[in-house]
Amino acid sequence: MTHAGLAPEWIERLESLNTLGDQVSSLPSPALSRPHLTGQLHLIEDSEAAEHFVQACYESPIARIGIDTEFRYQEDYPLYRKGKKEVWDLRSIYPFCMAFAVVSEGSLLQFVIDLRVKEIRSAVQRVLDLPVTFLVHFARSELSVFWTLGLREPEQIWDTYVAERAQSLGLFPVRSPGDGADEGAAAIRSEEEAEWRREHRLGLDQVLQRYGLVHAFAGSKAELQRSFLTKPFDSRLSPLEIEYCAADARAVAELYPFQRLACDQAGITMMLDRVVMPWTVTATEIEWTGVLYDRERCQRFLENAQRIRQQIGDRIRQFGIKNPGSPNQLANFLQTQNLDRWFPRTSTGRPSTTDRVLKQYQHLHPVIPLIRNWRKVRQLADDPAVHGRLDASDRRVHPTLRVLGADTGRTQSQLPNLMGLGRVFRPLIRAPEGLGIGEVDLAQIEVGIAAAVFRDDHLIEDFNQGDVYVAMAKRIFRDQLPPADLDLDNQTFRSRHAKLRDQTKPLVLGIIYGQTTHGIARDLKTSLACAQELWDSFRRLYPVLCAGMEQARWQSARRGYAYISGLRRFRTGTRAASNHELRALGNATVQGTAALVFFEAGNRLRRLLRAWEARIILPVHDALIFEAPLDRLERVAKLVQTVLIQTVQERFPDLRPRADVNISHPECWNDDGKHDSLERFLEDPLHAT
DNA sequence: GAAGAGAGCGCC
DNA sequence: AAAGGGCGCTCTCTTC
Repeated sequence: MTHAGLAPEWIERLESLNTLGDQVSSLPSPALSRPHLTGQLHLIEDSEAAEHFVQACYESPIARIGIDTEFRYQEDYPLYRKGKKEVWDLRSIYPFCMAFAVVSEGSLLQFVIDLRVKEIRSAVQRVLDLPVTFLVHFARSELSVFWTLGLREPEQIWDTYVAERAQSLGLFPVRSPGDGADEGAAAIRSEEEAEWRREHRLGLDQVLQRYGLVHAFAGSKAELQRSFLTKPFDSRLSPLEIEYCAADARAVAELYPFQRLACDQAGITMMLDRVVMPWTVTATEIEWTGVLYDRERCQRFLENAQRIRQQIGDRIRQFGIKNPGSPNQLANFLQTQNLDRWFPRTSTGRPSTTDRVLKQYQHLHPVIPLIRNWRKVRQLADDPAVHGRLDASDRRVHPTLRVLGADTGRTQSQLPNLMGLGRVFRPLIRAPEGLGIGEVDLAQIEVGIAAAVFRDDHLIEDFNQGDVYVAMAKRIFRDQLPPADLDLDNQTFRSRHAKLRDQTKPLVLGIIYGQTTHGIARDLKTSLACAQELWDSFRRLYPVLCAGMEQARWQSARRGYAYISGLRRFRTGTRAASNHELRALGNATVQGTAALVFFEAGNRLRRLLRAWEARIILPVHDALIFEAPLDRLERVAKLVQTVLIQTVQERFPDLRPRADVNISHPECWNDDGKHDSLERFLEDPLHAT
């Protein structure tokens, strides 16, 4: 070898140069005639045609490019199906074709590329590398196809699905509070309607219809899409299939200017461009990465949980309760034993048996603690992810991250809902060989955001102390504390006055979310008078915040939407807002703004982590979980911490946020270093949680 | 037998 | 009359 003595990466580089040589030519080829290209659909199946495609794209002035892909999965069936919910193997995508609708000076160039022809993929890459806006409807499909083929995604992507969702935040609530009494049948009907519209209104055909545009395959869209799922791998693309693919690409390209105008009118374009669209790519990359479940641990857990459940269940049945999971049977039991006198009632009138209630009254009867235990153990019994049914072909689990899933703008996780995985169960997720899992979370960020958004200097000051609840407790309980203790550092104060500090937390969160004194009294287990006193002192200490939030709720109600930085959460009508709605509007500003800052940090880290061969595996509202090579874990954690803090400070320069790093047991995901929480849970389910 | 409502519990 | 916001998911129970 002539490369002797060279570093391996140089040898690799030289060799790749050699193979590139014949592709690189600096001589201009004859210019293409654009009029000749427009008005017809070009199917690209060989290298020569691909070169024409590239040339046309590079020599035309481009306004934007709409794209769409058609693909199927290696298997004919999903990994998992339950009711309407399906999970397909994200890592077994088999792409058929990709359509490009290139808008150039009012004319349209249309190409459909057969992606099964390997030699023309580099041509696709060159077009994707163009610094123009690419339009897609529901970017997950296109991004997954790019990454399956080893292609880089375009730099500028606008997802028409996400843009449409951004315009409807708040309009189709997932849960509406049970105040149906004053609305009657109309409310029920509109609720059903809302449900249906929430499900379907974001489909491309529905969206186009709302903008007065027509989709060429309006009626048969779903059917055609479905047909690709079982299309034989090597079969030719039919003219209909080619037309259909091109029609979707054309549709998003046509939709874009109208949709963008609508976003402008809603005042959300800037935030979409700057944060939400990049976050869509980031979230999709996180999905693509997925997480690794520890199969042995899952197995051990399921076996033990099953056994423990059986044992507790048997003891419960001795008291005459046949099904320990039945709230009805438990309520009946309590009623026949005359134990339910003090119990709060559910909306159906029977005694409520939530864990909080059961905990309060567990001394009344020995069956109550047993029930509590049984419920705890039941938790993950039928989780498809724990059973291994969601493992994709890369042996990892890829949750669905729904960007703007919540009406506040938050991202939601589905199948599995990894963000909602119980803290004690987190060690079910492990790091692959050679890598470690780390977590960095922004401490108490919503309090800081509330302080900054409403510009309450006192709260900002307290937040900047490092532990806002300690700083607050020192103020609220000033009269009860020895003067010297007011100077204690956070850690010491926290351990010495744990009770005061822990009282402050639900108090401030409650107040920010609009809790009443009744609720505070219930949560803190104090008298109403005492809660009122706490509430008053909070109001005296942070008058700017309290007044600001109060005003913002009313202004939002009158205006028709709450601001979420540059996004908006809309109201459904103009009638007087209920208390619940007022609270939701106020909350959206804080929760959503925190989410957007967090997205920005995630976007930066997506790129920054690449150099460290690290990657985000999960966002949890204010925490990022990542995998990194073990020998770099500490430095990567530091980077994540720095970026999270910096991003918050760029948006809110007055804040000095804190970000906590957890890398003490990188072999698995865990809550604050508790790597053996699962084993402890099995030993004593009630006390481990 | 499927589908939906309600309750309950998990997360932030 | 209840009494803090945002969610996903599973189970029970009821209904068609």
